[in-house]
Amino acid sequence: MGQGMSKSNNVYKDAYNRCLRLLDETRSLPSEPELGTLLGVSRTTVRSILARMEETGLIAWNKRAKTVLRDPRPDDFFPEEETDTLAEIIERSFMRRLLAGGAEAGMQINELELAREIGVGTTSVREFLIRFSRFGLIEKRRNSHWVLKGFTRAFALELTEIREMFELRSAAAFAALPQDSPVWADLDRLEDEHRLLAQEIATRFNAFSELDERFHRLIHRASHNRFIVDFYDVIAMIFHYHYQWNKAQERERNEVAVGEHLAYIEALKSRDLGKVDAACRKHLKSARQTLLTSIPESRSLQKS
Amino acid sequence: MGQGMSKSNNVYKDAYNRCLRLLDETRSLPSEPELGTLLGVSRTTVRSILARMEETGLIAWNKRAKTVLRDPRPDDFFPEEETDTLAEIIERSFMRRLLAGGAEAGMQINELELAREIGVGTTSVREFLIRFSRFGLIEKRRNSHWVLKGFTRAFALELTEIREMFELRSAAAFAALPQDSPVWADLDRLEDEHRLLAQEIATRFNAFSELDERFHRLIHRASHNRFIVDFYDVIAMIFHYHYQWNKAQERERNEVAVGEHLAYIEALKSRDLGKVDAACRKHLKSARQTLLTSIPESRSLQKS
DNA sequence: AAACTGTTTTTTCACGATAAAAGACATTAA
DNA sequence: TTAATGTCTTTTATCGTGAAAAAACAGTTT
Repeated sequence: MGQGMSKSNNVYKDAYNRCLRLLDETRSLPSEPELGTLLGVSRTTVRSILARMEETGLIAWNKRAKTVLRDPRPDDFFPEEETDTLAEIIERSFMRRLLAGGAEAGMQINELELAREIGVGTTSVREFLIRFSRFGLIEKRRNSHWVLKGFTRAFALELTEIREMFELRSAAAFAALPQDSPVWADLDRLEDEHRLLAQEIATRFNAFSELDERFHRLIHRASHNRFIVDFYDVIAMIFHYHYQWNKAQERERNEVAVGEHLAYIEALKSRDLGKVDAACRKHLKSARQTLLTSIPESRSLQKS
Repeated sequence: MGQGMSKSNNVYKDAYNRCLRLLDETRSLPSEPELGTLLGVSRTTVRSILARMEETGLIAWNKRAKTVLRDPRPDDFFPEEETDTLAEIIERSFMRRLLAGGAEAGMQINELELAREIGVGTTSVREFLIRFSRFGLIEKRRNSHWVLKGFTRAFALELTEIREMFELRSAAAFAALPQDSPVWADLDRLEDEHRLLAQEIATRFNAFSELDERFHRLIHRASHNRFIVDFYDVIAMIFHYHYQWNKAQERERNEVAVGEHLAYIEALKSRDLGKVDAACRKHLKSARQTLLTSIPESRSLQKS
């Protein structure tokens, strides 16, 4: 299956699914260009979607007249796994291998083997590795193989060192933003979400991960520095897999973190640089601790 | 020319040229594996080199007996331009376009067009752009084109902001290194080179660029942080092209910089953190100024 | 037995080709 | 005359392929 296939139509399938949800909500469909903007795809893809919706009897379609004929059913949707980007598929496979033990630092990475194992072309794997290399976990030997540097204690320390430097600076920049900046409204909204989550922490603690990312990205953006903003991708990636992998005391950890975020938000709103610095430091310290304790000892003994 | 070619043998040609120089110096050749390590290539390539040297009458070769028959002549060497990596070729072409005006921020980059213009495959261009994207000058639109963000004043400011943060920290770490660390010897050697250059600045001012990079990399390495060390690639790239492009008052600028470096080295050797901080700040400030003045006004008006 | 040379296998690098998706142009409806 | 639809062209994403280069294996020489 999937062999010899030049390119999967996951963009279409994903947009189709999202379009179904839209249909379910609004009971109508706008013009083709508008729908394209809404779904973030070209009109070419929009027309493929509409064509299929007509075929499956969801809508009647004649030029600009689009009539909804019936509600979308669960089986109208494409399976979730068919909507993933190749890059996502490769990343998942790669990270699974990397975290599922046996991935010792210094080990060499074989493009061809990876490609065969995942069932994709070598080009895609190469491109993935190049993109991934900026995370500092792998390194290329000139016209030869890639080397795994390992998810070690050293890595975590280096990562958090930069993170702390960047976030302290961003937080200070944030606090210095004028009162009429739209970020204060964003912050208020995030504060509400944090309070809500704090109340329902017992059942919704796993919603924290996503909130965490949005909160920190908002702060980093205040730096107005592309290198700082981009660096959050590294942190986000590591934390994304960290959250999936280290489930020990997740509820407690997240509860503490929500509290720290609220104090941090309070400090930002006070616009008192001393308070901001203290709150930021405190939160980052416990975030680092959490990350460090999740690194198995066997992995932390290796040389960088 | 070069059309339909699967892969150029630039590794072989470059190693061949270097091997000729070696032959010229040492008048003899070691064993195949040793030669491989020396040239940084595999034995397969070494054997191709030896085979050609035999063919062109440079050596007699029978198993481990390699006898030098004559001196290498200029026409034995492969032309310089045939020894470049594809990545280097693409980078040069791309940067020429980028710096040779007409490259307005917001402009879109077309992989196919670039590939055709340079005369290479699209894959190589794609891979180059992915690698290049970490420099913060271009950005990808999801399943669409790349966008040029432009070599603007904002870019220079963001770059130098991070550079200053990283280098101040690295310099402090450097000064705190134990007396028996090998870096102090490296620093002494660099100091000597700086003094030498200071004396001959009138004629050798263009040798500064390379010395500058080695000096700053030494300092950054003291951070023991891969993200800081890797970030120097961004700086090095920008300065590399900056030096090629902005020749105004090059001699004066470099003379000042050499002086600042010497003061900076002095401060490091004093191991007085206050002095280190001051000397580092001073140098970085003038480096930033140099970079900023080299950005044409027309480019600095654009929004980031 | 250690280090070399000879030979074979595997991997990386780069290309052209092709389907998916985007984008441009021409036409038509409001 | 603006904004949509219908059609055609270009570009991106991905693969298989083949040469260059690396790496592994086997046999020799010292």
